[in-house]
Amino acid sequence: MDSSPSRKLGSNVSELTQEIQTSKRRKVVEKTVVRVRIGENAGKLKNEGPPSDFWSWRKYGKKPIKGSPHPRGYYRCSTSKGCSAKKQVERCRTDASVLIITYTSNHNHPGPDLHESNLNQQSKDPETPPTGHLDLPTTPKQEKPEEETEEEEHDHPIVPSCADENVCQEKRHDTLGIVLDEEPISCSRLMPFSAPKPEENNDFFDELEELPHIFVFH
DNA sequence: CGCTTTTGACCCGCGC
DNA sequence: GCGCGGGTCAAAAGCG
Repeated sequence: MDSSPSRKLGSNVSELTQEIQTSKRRKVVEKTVVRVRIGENAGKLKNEGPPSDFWSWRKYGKKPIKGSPHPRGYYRCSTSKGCSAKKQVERCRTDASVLIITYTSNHNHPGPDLHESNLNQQSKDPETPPTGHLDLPTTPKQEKPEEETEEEEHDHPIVPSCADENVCQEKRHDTLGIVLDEEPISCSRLMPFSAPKPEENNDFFDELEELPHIFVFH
């Protein structure tokens, strides 16, 4: 996880938030919420899909979410077997053009093609920080969120811009009460790209504890 | 042949 | 204590 949010996607990145949250199963989990506005690309690209990270994600579940017309997809990092990194991909309740990606846990292994990707990407996109881009259809299949794409096609209402704003605000409340529209935060600390060390996970938790203040500026 | 996706069922935590 | 909702697992099928 963590690597993708860090990258800047030009106009596509809408927000990224990191927080400690309670989840049903685990008491406290670190979650990085990335809001990606796929906008026009969404419709054009066959599958805008979740942002492509360097990691390979394997879908292991999908569930309809209560208040959301769109199902949520559950992905797990398949780059490394022992990797516990996960991510949830869902569409914004009212704005299908906004993808909400929640990264959970941390990669416990170095990125597979991290270097190459970075190099390539950087060479291509000077603007792109060491991570890559989101909705570019350059990555393999694992990034395509088949499910969402199909579903919204028939059920997502095109919300007016005003509604969109509401959505955004709603989302802000859902996440951390903050939103960084179009603003790629310096998340270097937020996302330890690849946690090379086993103990990194713990460190990451520690870091999370001080994360909130990073976003207090809203 | 191996990997990924799909789908249903099951399990667990939380709220009432 | 019960019900609801979310998250994960496991088996089957499809694809490269």
